[in-house]
Amino acid sequence: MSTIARASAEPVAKISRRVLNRDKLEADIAAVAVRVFAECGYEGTSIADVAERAGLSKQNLMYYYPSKQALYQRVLDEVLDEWLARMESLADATQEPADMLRAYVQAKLRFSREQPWASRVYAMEVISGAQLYGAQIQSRVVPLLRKDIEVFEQWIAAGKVAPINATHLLFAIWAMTQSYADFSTQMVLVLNRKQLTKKDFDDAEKVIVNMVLAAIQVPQPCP
Amino acid sequence: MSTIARASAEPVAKISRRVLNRDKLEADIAAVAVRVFAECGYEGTSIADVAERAGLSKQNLMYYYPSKQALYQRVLDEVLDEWLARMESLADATQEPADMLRAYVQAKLRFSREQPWASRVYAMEVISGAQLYGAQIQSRVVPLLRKDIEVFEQWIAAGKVAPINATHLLFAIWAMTQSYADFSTQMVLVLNRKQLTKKDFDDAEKVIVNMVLAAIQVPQPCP
DNA sequence: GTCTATAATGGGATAGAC
DNA sequence: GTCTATCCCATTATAGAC
Repeated sequence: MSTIARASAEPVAKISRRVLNRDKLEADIAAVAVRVFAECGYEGTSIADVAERAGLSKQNLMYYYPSKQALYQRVLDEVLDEWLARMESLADATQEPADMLRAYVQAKLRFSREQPWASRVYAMEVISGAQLYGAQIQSRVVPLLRKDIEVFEQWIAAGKVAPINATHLLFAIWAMTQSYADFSTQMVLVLNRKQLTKKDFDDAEKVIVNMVLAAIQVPQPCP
Repeated sequence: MSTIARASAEPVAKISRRVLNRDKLEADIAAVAVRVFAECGYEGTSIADVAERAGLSKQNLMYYYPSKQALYQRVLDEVLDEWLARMESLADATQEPADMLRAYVQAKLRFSREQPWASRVYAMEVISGAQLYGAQIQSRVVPLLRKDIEVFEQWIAAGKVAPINATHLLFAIWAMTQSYADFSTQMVLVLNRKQLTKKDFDDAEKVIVNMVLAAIQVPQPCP
């Protein structure tokens, strides 16, 4: 009887605690995995390697993620969540275009600085054809990008910015900002540093914002 | 005696013909391999897959390339040769900055359009830390990039262009132009096409050149 | 130079004890 | 949930006949 009483005494608390632990452990594993996937690519990553770096056995990792693909999907999901969270900037069209674009560039650069591995995993997936994640990109990324483009085109229609190709301008912004995560290895070699500094990102921000704002200026009428 | 005479009769011609064939075959294999490496990554690429697409057996391929790494190195070498050939643009400082920068952007965009796989293989190598090719990048790419930066800084010193950070401006140009190869998968989804068209690249060129020239404050001709 | 055969390795995944 | 043991398969690479 006492055993039964014990068993039913705090099951909810136990389960929820266990669930919490599991969630935390899964998150920890994913946090390790994103770095390994970024460094080694999908095929180049072995789950044994991820497990070792996360401090558990390969078989134990596979208890939490039944397959390598499942782990990769989880990593990409988290990457995409983080990425999309920072791209909502253009969505509300109350502020001035210049301010919003500046904030947009800043947000994307901050993502490159704070989550370089996330950016790299996403980049490699896209570069190699998004064979595994194309559908998710189609359903979650593309609509947001289209929305940003639409906002920009409304600014053009309202005469707030110069009439340039909004789609390609946004392609340019994404490319410039992402490259500070994806190609930092090369930048570091050119700049002769160990790694990119805060100042490098500040310099980058100035140049990129300068380019974007210069491009959207309504041209002076020709004499 | 006659056998010896036969053996030394036309060895040079035979050898050179054989060498030519071998060179062509090796080049063909490398041309196939660059696409597979771009799609699958280094680890994701099997030499059996490359061999099949090149129309020979796996073992036969390994007669020409003794190891997978050797094939990969060869591919990266060719990629780099092609890439560097198009980046000399800024080297001679005779023309006007605006004209040279326009030509520079055009050349890089053309590379993205004509050799997307080369660009992607290089990108993936850099993104994953250039663990295999870092030394080559250091010795062959970085000096050229530094030279371009130097040319730009001379323009600034001569008052020909606005005083902006030349290094980051060139980072921006490389990022924008390369992205039309590396991230074309995503662009295609946004643009709702099967693949990027010549017009897309023309539009890209206009926007990028516009941004760069606006940033360096070179007055643009009135229409 | 091209083939068959085969080593040798590594990694993903499963089974079952505890 | 964690461990040991194991299976199975793909892949790189080599050996040797022709």
